Amino acid sequence: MTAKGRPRAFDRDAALERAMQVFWKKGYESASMADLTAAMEINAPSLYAAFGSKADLFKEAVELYSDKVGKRIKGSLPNAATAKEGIADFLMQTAISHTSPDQPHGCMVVLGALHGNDSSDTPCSLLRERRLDNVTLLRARLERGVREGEIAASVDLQQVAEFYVTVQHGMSITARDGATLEQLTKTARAAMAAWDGLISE
Amino acid sequence: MTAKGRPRAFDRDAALERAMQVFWKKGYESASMADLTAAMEINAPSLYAAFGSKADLFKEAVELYSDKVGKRIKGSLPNAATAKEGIADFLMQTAISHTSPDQPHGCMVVLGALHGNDSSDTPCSLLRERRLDNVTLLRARLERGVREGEIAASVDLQQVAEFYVTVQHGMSITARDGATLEQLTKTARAAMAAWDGLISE
DNA sequence: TGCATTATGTATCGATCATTACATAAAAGG
DNA sequence: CCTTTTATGTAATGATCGATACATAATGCA
Repeated sequence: MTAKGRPRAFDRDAALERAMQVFWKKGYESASMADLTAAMEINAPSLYAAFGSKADLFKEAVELYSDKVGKRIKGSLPNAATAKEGIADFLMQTAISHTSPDQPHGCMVVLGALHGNDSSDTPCSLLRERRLDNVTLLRARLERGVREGEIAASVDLQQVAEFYVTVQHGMSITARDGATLEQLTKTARAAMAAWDGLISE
Repeated sequence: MTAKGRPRAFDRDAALERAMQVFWKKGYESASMADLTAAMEINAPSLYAAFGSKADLFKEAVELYSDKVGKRIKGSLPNAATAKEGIADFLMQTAISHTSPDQPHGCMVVLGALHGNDSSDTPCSLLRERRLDNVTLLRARLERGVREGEIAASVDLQQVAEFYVTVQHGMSITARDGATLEQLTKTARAAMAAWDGLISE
């Protein structure tokens, strides 16, 4: 079944990619409709017809970001042989992504919308939930480490997960402030220096 | 010499304090003039006459924040007997401040203006410089630790300073996401677990 | 060839943004 | 008293915000 009416004259995926870049660089609130339509090379009515609203577009942009950028970072966790190696690579991939020269520095999920109101279904709460999901993701990898004998059952896994996610959050700010890959790599390694102390409790 | 014209009908310091609270909670861009004048209980012309502009008011609010909130945190560094204790208290005071129930969670300098343009003399660059100053501050305390024999001269002090500042940055995000004092305290202790590994290089 | 449907471009909507004109009010100095 | 100076409240400025009305263009289907 083909479309009934006049066909869309632009590539929806490419336009969404452009929009993600704008939101990533400027954040939800600072990214104006004028910024978005200019980058997407479409007019406002086309944007609304294809994506619904600015907030809806942002939601799709965040999903694209998770699929495209976040997946490489989060993939470190299940792929590594140990939880320690997984988290080390998790931070290392974060350092690489956050200083990539062809991308805005820092994480879109961390920096994208910090000051929206606290109601649900806002860009702010959407990102907050994504960040909290990351804690759960790290914790799950740590739990696997416990099951596989790498980590003692007495260790406070929530604390460890929150620590490393907090480091990752901080890397977004530091990256925006101009840190290089070398600097963030050292920070990632510094965080891993705490590992032995954290799992020997 | 007293004032010549009609005296100001409001307390400038109290109004600035209110403005700081608004900027702290909402950030520079999300804090509208309507928000500010409502909280300060003055009209826009009074605000402009007393503070110049929204950006100037923000600058003064940041200075007030540094003097009032930041001073307690940064004071940890020179007061402690060792660099290790100083940084540990630095993170601990950060955890306390960032979860204080009568304050917005997280740091105004970290969260206050992330997405302004990169030109100079903007709220965004103003805060970035403040954050970079914090790295210098930690590094200076570490250098003192070297002079006093606490830390070997071969240690990469810049790396250590950047790591702990990055953790502090992350604590602002985590605090905004709802972390408790207990959680942030654990994160601060976790960061200190890396200390021995960092200064034995 | 019409008809229904969807997309596009232009032009604009009311709301809100930071900022300010303007008339008035309250003080000091003459 | 009068003048000068500064502050205040009201109301408005042009600019920009996100979102749309509307006429037109391009498709599938009858």
